[in-house]
Amino acid sequence: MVQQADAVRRVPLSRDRVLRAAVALADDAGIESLNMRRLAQELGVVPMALYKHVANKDQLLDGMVDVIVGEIHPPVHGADWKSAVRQRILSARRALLRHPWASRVIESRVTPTPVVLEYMDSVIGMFRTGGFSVDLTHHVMHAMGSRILGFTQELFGNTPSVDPETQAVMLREMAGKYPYVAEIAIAASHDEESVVGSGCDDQFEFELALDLLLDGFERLQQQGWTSTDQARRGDST
Amino acid sequence: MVQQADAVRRVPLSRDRVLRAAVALADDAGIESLNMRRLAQELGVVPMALYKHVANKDQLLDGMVDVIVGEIHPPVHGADWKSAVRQRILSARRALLRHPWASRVIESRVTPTPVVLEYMDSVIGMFRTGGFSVDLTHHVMHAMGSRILGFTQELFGNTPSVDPETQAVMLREMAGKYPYVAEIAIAASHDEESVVGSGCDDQFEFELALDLLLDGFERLQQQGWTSTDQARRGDST
DNA sequence: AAGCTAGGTGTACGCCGTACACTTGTCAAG
DNA sequence: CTTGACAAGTGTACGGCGTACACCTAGCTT
Repeated sequence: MVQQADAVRRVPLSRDRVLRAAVALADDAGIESLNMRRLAQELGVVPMALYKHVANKDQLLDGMVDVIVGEIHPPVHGADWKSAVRQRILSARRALLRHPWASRVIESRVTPTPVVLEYMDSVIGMFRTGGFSVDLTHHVMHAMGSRILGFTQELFGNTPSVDPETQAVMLREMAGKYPYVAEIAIAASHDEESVVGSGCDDQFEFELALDLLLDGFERLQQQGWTSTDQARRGDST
Repeated sequence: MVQQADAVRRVPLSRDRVLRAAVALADDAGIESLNMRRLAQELGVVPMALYKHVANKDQLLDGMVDVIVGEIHPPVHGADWKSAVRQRILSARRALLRHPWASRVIESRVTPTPVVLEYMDSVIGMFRTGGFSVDLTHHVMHAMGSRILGFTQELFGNTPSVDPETQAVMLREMAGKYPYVAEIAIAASHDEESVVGSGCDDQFEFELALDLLLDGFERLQQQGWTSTDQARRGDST
């Protein structure tokens, strides 16, 4: 009887259930209240039970990020690159707004998960199929940076102490799953030898984005832009 | 004798010495190794001694940010707004590059310190004296966001549960020290009532910055831009 | 000489992530 | 029907963290 009651009440744990509970807890109580003990309690389970489904707290956070990235709408078809990118990014933003803790967590992750990589690949693909060169797309992605995408920030940045051979193997492997990401990674590493390792000249990227914005500001100022010029798109799909 | 030796070896602690030691420790051992015990040990002192000079760890981090912001070069005079802003921001970036932990810490702070506010005010002032309207400057600052300045992100964003009266008093007080910041804050709060509280339409700001960048990318793509087009400014003042 | 005070000390508490050894529930093979 | 292997959940415990709080002490003021 007791066993039956237990059997009824106890939905078995699973990685998925743990992640969803963690997201819900972070949404409700704030990310600072998310700890293994509290999460376990929320699931009616002892803290250490969680470790049968996630390796540690970092992997838990990675999984939570994947849940949020999974909420981003898939790309729309049949639109020009610009509005397709725009819609996708605004969808990503909506996902982040729904979970205010998410951007901070995303920024704190050290390596992108496959889910994140797939999202990246798809956004890069929009530029590529929209007629952008690999080179330009590469720098565009840097210019977007974490601000617009919600994350990314140094994707190929620092993978130090990996011999070129293994790196090449990993790259080839990646090319199957994330062709657009790989394309850019290859271009970047072939790019120039002045930069050590996985060559992205971070300073160059920074200045490019800065100058793009400054030029844009100048244009706005010269044409007497005011914020009431344009109807503020309220819902903006 | 012992007392003398002690007196000789023991440079008395001070808030400043604590902050410098903390910055040095974060530089050397990484921000994740910075904790009160370790920092105290580095200063040859017992952990609790630190609390006579900083209220808690959060204030310690605030102080460390102030040290870093203090490293940013003062504004140059006699240059057009664009290159003045550019130089200032690149100087801020250099400071952040010198202390890789700093951007993460800055982003984690909840309220800007006076030192940070002063930096903000001075950058805003560059746009204003460069002929930018309050309105445009406001949105420009949002567009820059944390990516370019290294921080800022929601300066007037969320000060909930403060009655308008106190808010007005605080604003007037601020206007003395940070006139440009106040100017924008006032404009923003008068702006529209559709937005509750301290009205910055975050969605509008986000889309403005996004569209500025997308338009810039489009222009680059149409004119066949490649990254080798321009000499990469290596040292860049 | 008396006593106040700023600065440094020592102990202790509660919260955190998680290692490790254990029990238990489930199901396949004998 | 028994057995035993394996996956899932438990319990205890440890070390690291921030910091409250009571204490000591050197040096200055009166």
